[in-house]
Amino acid sequence: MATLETISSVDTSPRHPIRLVANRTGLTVDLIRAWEKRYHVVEPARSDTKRRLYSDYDIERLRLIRIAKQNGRRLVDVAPLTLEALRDVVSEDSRYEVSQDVQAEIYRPSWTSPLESSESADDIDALLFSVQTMDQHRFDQLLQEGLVKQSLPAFLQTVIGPLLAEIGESTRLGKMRIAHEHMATAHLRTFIGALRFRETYTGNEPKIVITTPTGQLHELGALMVAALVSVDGWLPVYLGPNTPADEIAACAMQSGARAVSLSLTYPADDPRIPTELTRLRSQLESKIPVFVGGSAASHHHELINRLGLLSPKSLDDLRHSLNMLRDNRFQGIA
Amino acid sequence: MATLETISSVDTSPRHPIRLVANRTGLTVDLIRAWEKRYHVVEPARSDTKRRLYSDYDIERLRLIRIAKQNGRRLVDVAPLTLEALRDVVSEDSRYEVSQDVQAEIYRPSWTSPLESSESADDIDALLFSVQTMDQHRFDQLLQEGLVKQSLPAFLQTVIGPLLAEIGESTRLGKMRIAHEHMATAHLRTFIGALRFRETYTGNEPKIVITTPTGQLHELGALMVAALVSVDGWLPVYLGPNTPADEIAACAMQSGARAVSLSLTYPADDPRIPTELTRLRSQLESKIPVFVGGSAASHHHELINRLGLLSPKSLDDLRHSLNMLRDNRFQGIA
DNA sequence: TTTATCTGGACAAAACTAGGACAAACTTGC
DNA sequence: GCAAGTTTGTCCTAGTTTTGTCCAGATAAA
Repeated sequence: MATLETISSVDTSPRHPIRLVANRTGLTVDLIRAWEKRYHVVEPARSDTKRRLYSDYDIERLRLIRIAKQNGRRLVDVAPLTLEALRDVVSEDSRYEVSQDVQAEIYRPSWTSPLESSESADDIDALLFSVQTMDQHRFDQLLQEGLVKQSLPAFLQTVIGPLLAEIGESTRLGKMRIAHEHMATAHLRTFIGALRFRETYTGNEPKIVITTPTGQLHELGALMVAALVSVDGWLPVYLGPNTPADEIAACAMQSGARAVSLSLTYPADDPRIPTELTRLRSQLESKIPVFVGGSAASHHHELINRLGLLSPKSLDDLRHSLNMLRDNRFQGIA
Repeated sequence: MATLETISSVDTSPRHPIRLVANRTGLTVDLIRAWEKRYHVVEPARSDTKRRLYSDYDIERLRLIRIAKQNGRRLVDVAPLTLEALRDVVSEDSRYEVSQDVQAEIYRPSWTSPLESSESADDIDALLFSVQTMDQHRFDQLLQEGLVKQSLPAFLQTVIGPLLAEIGESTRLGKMRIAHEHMATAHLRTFIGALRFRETYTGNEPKIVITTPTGQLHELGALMVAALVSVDGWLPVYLGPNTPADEIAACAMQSGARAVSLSLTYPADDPRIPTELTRLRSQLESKIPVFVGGSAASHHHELINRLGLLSPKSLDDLRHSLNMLRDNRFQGIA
């Protein structure tokens, strides 16, 4: 099997510094050292000034160990395993555990009130039913109809947001299949994406860069924001999910954007978030405000304040701030 | 490919003053000199009065070194590298940096001929240019126009496929920014997704489940297939990327699908692929054919044959097989 | 004259290292 | 079901290396 051969022959020459290892594995620098100290998980070579130098082999082991841990394995048990044994363990787990990592999108908007009006609740029930029966056509139809009944912002806030939360919760509890969730997510991606084209384009709109930072793979929150702000006369520069901070900054500069909006959802405690937010703020002109929303934004409350980022309480709050900014009446943070 | 050539064939004639270099690279003047002093990162030519004169080559190297540093590389390690080596390092990092789960979509369709007709090549150039200038509106406009000029299948095969390959390659080589790639991917996701709604729906169409298996996060290939088959009277049950085998099987059963189509692109050698494909085949009724496409399908040639899966050579091949299947003239594998 | 760049060196911030402390989460034994 | 022990992630201190910034005095360009 040619494919497997290429995998197992991993470079063992030491060359990567610890920071890069942290970036690639998603572990923190501290944690990598702690694992080495306690269980000799990896014993990297050293430079002539005692800096650790890791090989590709080491990185791959760490990556697998992290996954094994996420699957519920104990560090003591997996630490001594060879790369091959680790692969076996991980692939066996992933069979049962449904690799909880990147599943479909589970978006719980921080700004959605848990109590929907009963009218919207009916709509949501109907949508959920069409998902469970895999009736795609009905699902799309209900979305279209729902949009006619109320304004786009209201629709996003009272229907789409709660719907996503409900689907996520149902899947987590096993009431709904992952396949259903995937189908719904894919259709919503298409549906919300298409909303942006409804707006007229004059070329004079102020621009706003919208994306999620590195490690955040769920894009529906960001896409909702993109659809929303285009209603108020902004031109979203939408970059999809998982964009490194320097790229966001570079993009904002090149496009001449007036603002940046990020969405944080899952994983809420990704160690890359502080680094990325800090880097973004430092590379961006200070007059460009950065909005941080999504269910995980509250996890980083302190950081957000310290960096002078803005964390709108609701979609309306965000719209209000952007309207002020557009009309040059924006005062920045309080 | 006028736009890209100018960027890729890097000029080595010394002419830029240090200030300009600083502006272009985002480094400070002091830092550029410090790097030269300590690690001979670049050794610019001098004017007759000892002023530093940098070439485009130097600027490009500095830009890449800055990125490499942000990825966690040490200056000592990257300082002596050539431009080409640097590009490799940077692209390798940005590929793995985000742990297993990748940045934007790099899709290289296995079924796209490398030689496009010159007419399509112009279209692709125009599209690439609009990406690099971040002109979203123009990008969307060009996509719409391109679709009018030819049939959807032809458009996907001669324009979208090569465009994606070109964007992926340019980003890998550092000719294009990740932000550009992200923007293009996000817009294409929206554009291709919206294509499916153009078709009429009678409720009698045979269904086909379309997705990517666990670990495959790039969905554009699968989405292209979904758009394509809807032209021929199939109803795609589109599940987005990263669906576990059990879920695919369950979905095929619940929806009563007549076929399943998977797209494999990146990573090509994911160890989960053999497991997932085997499980899928065993859980699915044997009369339901499984098509496996995408650039990474060839990596699993042997496995695909052994399991009795189908690997169409081209998009036309896939369409042909599906037409046969729809009309009950399908013979299975040869 | 004013502004930009040069050299060399000083200094400070950031990142890394080693060792250890601590608390939360999880196990084990009763 | 509770207490004692273990595991594990995070944080702290103090010393070293690496890296970014700043300064002074000199020269060149605008």
